[in-house]
Amino acid sequence: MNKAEILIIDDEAQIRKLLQINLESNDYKVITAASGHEGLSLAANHSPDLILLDLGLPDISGHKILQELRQWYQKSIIILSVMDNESDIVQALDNGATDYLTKPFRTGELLARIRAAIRRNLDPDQSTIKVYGDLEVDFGARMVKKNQETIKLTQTEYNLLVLFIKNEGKVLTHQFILKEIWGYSYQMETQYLRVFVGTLRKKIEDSPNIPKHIITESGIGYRFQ
Amino acid sequence: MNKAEILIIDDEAQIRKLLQINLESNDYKVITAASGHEGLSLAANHSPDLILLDLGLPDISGHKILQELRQWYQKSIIILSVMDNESDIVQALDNGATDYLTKPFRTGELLARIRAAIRRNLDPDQSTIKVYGDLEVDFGARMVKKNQETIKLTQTEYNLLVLFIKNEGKVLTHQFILKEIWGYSYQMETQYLRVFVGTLRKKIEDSPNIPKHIITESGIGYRFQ
DNA sequence: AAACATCTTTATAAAATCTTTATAAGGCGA
DNA sequence: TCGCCTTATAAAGATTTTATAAAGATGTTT
Repeated sequence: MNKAEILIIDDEAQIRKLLQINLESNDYKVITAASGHEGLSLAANHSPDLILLDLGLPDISGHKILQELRQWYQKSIIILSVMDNESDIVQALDNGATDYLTKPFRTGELLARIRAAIRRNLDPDQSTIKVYGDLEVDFGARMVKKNQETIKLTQTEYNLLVLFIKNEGKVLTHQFILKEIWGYSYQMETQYLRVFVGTLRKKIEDSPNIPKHIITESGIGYRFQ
Repeated sequence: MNKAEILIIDDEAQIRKLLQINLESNDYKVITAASGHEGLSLAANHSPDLILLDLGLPDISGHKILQELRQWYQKSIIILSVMDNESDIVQALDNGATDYLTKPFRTGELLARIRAAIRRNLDPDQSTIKVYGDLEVDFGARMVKKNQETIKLTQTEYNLLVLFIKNEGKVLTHQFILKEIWGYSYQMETQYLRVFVGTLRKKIEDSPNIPKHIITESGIGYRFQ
């Protein structure tokens, strides 16, 4: 089995070095970034198995980076944060962070959490293919086909579709969907959702105005079937 | 299984005796009270599975007793009332009575209602799916099926159905339903309720004009079964 | 910088739902 | 049977919710 690759995004050289040594001696492959921009770029190019993200970066706020990453990055992101910053942590978790650690942290705990987070990556969902009539979704390859033809979905559209599929048959409220896809603070932005459901329908439905898959539950939300 | 214990609170010795004989021959354990005070005391000491309460007691008004009991007593209370006292019945139901019977009553009906009321006791129900013959309600998914087919309910219709199910077998007054679904200030809008019961029946009943589930209790309200 | 893709807002049309009114139908006692 | 009261049903009007297009904003790629 290949080594798992971990990306560290932290501006303090000392911590980067410490983490790198520890992780490499535990048989992980490590790449490091000293700034938010560099981190985003490395993440995009390497698509690592896990990202360790420091919230207090000089160039871009850690929250912003997290949001950017979560537009397309499905795997685990562990947040590193200074002690005493509970609201930061809550916000980060709401934005899709997998876990968090407060500095200073013990190495053993870090390693345990990393193992758990990487294990979670291999979720069965991620490697299966699901078929709904004319629709076929390959989670592993992040590909969607309709009538055998590959269709192109943007990140948000794909995330939305995955959320629907994970909750097949269930009525999802607007607020729940918004919270899951855009994060806690977007719960009121129902119009976003309408727009994206619209574009998604155009791509996956035969007749977007008579949808078979994404059903509107007026006053409540949507249901996938 | 243990015998269910029933407390009868009624000042007429004749009725007490009649009820006691009937109930005991149907395998219930019976205790009786001839006055309101005695009834409250016995209820507190025995915590019976069901209480039959006559509204016309000499020492304390039946309504007062009902209120006292409902401060701590969670199980079923069936009201016994003389005919021709509709407003009494409505008031009692609004105060938390489970059901009512007008005197004189037929024994078969009494026994049926007692069975239903005791069944309700053991049904605080946490399960997410409920089935009533051809009707199936999945609270988790917020979905209703009739003969295996998903049917679409509007918010208000669904809320109404959930309220009925939560109070299965119990007569709900118009005012109670209106207060629960539309809020306190809508208690007079009985016509709303008629319209929505109408649409709900059309969706969940086989023959909306001969309803099996939502039963009209004329002058009082509705009952779900 | 220009071209492109995507996300976010705004505007407006269309659909669904709720509320209100009108009228029919049923039950019950006089 | 008639009149009265309650309930049921239909349908018009009002309001809310949803769908869709399109313009503006942002960021990325070439």
